[in-house]
Amino acid sequence: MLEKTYQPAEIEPRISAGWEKAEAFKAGRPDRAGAETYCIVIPPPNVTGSLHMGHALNNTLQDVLCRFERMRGKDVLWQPGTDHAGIATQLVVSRQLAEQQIDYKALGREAFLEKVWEWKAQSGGTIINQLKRLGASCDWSRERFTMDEGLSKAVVKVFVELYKAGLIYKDKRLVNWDPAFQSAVSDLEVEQREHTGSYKWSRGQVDKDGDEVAFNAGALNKVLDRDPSGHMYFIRYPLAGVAYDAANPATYLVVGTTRPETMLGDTGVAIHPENERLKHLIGKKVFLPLTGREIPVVGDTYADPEKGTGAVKITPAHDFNDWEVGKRTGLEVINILDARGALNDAVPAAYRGLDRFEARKQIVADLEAENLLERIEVTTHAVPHAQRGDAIVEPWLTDQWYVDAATLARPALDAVRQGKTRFVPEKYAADYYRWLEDIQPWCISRQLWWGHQIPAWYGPDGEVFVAETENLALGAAERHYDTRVVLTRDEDVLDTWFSSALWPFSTLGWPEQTPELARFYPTSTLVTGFDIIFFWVARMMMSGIQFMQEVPFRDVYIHGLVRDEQGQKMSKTKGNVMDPLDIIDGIALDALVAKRVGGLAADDGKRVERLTRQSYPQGIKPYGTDALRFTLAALTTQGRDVKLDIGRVEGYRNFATKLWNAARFAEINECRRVAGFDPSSVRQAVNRWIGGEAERAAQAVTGAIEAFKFNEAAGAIYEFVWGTYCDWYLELIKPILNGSDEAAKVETRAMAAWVLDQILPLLHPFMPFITEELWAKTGEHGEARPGMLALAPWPKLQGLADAGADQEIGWVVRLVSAVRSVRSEMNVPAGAKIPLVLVGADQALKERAGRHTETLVRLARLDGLTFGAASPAGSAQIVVDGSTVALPLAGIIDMKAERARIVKEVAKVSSEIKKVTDRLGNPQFMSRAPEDVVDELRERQADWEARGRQLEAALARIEAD
RNA sequence: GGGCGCUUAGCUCAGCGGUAGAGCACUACCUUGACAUGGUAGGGGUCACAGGUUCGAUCCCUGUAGCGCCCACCA
Repeated sequence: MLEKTYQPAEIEPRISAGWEKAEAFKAGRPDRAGAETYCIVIPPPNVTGSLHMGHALNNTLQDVLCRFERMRGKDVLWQPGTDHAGIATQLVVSRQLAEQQIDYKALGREAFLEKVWEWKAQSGGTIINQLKRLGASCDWSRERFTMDEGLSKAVVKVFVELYKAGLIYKDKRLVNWDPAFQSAVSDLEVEQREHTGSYKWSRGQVDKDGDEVAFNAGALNKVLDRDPSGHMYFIRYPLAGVAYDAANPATYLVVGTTRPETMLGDTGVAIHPENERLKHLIGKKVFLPLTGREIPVVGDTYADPEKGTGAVKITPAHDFNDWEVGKRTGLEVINILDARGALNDAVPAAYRGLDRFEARKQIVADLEAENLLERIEVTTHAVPHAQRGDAIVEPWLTDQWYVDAATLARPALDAVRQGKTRFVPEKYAADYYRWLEDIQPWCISRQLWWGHQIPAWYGPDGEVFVAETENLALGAAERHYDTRVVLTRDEDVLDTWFSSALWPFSTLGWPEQTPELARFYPTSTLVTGFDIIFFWVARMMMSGIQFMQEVPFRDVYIHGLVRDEQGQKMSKTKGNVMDPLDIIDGIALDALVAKRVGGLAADDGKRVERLTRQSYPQGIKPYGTDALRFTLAALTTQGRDVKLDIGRVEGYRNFATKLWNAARFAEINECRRVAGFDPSSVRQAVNRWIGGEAERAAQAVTGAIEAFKFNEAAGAIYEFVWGTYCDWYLELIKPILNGSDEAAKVETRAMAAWVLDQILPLLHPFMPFITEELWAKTGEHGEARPGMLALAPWPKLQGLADAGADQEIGWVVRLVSAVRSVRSEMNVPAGAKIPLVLVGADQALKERAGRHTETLVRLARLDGLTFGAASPAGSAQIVVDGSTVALPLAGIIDMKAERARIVKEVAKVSSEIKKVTDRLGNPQFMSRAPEDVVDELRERQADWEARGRQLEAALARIEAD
């Protein structure tokens, strides 16, 4: 017996355990030995904590696909695992240590890594458990981690092979340097943020006494403290060999910069060769203030005569553009920063050791003191920040390892152009092309501890030996030096994405040639967010093609971001992060507030608390996993973000309850599965009708999932379950189930059970728990079913549609609805039973009515159904399918109101007739519109006109009294 | 600066060259033997704006406004 109410909290753990015990999701089950394969590799969550709503969406969609394909009989592998997430994880653990007053650097590399592994065990475990709670049908026996032994082997092999092929190399060039981590980061990990300053100063301005406004270093320092960016400083560089005269612009050259401190590293000034105003200076030298150096003025087209002063200071060591100019014009490169972003020994003693922003203030003050600062303007410019950790990033000259991405990108581009891999929605292919077509060398070395250490060793003279093991490197070194030497390993680790790029084949066992690799590569679908198309998707394409000679996946389904109910991106600092488990399990308001406010600054905390109390005055009720999953799927439309609306979750929880009660109804009425039951054999119109409806629903759901239209699939099954099965079918069969026609009863019970048996698998990809539970409890004779729904076949319905049954049941539905509508409008008490007369019914209609009398009586609350030649006096009259139905309500209803009701309807019908007739009378329309549109319009015209005649007659009947 | 997307009911969103939809919220009635986490009926939209194409535009095209995202860059 089913419990009276649906309790997700009770069901879900039990169902989960059942799946696990049966190893239901293990790939390569014996019963599918010859089956087509279907494989998804999970985007491995970072081991930085726990899963958020984005993961819930991502994994729900993957699970819908996997469960769907598994039920369709494919041999499904959903490969699970987690990512070590170098910078992010190192950051988390070092912060935790800092909270315990431990400096991770003092701990040393090995001890620190031990701590990180401890954290990984904890966080990784949490994540896997959360995935299981979401119902993810991964093959848990195959869980992988990017730093597993096998995956690390793959990383080393790829590195060595690319190195040997000349596609990985070490280079000294400018990188984006994070002075906080003291590590290089890739272009993609740098975020440009707009800064606008507020300070303006000009030497030329005079005050009311006619004196020059004094430069106030103290005031400027204050502004710079608060406002480090967003100013353009114009500096005078005196011409060499000419006495500087502030009053004579011919004695100096003005350059503008937003970063005055970099002037200490200037090695030239550039002017456009065709700059009429300034080109005469090319080839001359200028005096670089504060340094005692003289630097050349060079000609280069980079210096746009229209921008700034037309003359550009060139700092090759600290600006990507200047680096290029320096290379072209042969300028010296002077690195003035150390790894922490402080000035190094290359600058005058006064500035050594100063942080870059301190130095800026000092230099601006010193320039002003020498009368070389012309003015300061407010400007808006982009300042590069590290995506992780937020530090302002510096272009810095270092030795790093690079991948020749441009070479690898070519076949990756071709693969998508040739359709070997397809993006859904298609528009994302454009982003992919755009990025890969202009791809820069990929900096893969990171000065961190957590990650795959680079397999490169250095000899005493710095000679590099790249090899898969230290022994191999030693061997190579010995051959090189002709003697044994001591080698030192490169301390750096690889960019996290280097190992993620191998995920589709490294998790399948590569470099070993495993059976899984042969069977499941290339994988079928990749489901991920647009934010990592460059980071991950493109790189998997490159490495997959390079090492497997085949694209890693056929389809890439790109979904949007999950936003909060206001449409804001969820972030910890905004305090609007929604934990999927809070929706599943529910959470009290105070606990929710505490969770969101935790770790925020006092001001932010107060704001977040207020907003949270406003948005969730009742806290969050427990809705269960199925409701959350269904919501996410139903809100996922292609190419759009998901704004999570708790009201939708509640609505879909109610939907689960509805289904539960429908199953209870079936159980109570002894609607049990019948072995070998053939749905096309049923005789009752209502049963033939629901068979056709089930077929249409199954086709809609199947087609929508195949097309990655998750919202349509969810909508189709929702509508069928609630709108068709519960609202109509179950109501329509009640008279049969309570009646005396035993044959009809037997058939209907079997059919009701059969339809439920189609609903459960169709809904299972979206709501796996409740459907699995109901499946188990609805076996033949009410016994437990042996097999699992997760492994049951997907409904394949054909040939059940029956136009006659559709028409007949359609008439019943329309008649009932019309009667209910009139009753409500005429204020007939809900409990009152009223008579119904079919006016002028022909034999066919009489027979049809006869077949459904009990149903009509029950659903329309009638006290009888009779036939007549005309409407009785005092009737409310309605028109259904072209014939008049009278409800004799003399004394109950107000005939004036009834008359008004019909007049209103006549007006409506007339206007419709006019619209249709006008169009049919338009020769342009008639000659140019397609035939089927015209036919359909004619049919509509006939229907409206018939309806109009009936209504006129009804009106006449009223007037007659 | 370049590119992409969005604007439809009070809210969150579907949809679509041929009769504007859902969920929630709202109104009225209903504890009717599956379900009040429910039932029945209903109100509510000049589909952002302006042009154009078309027999016909909410849908296609162009432009405008507002919002959002991505990329590049401003010495």
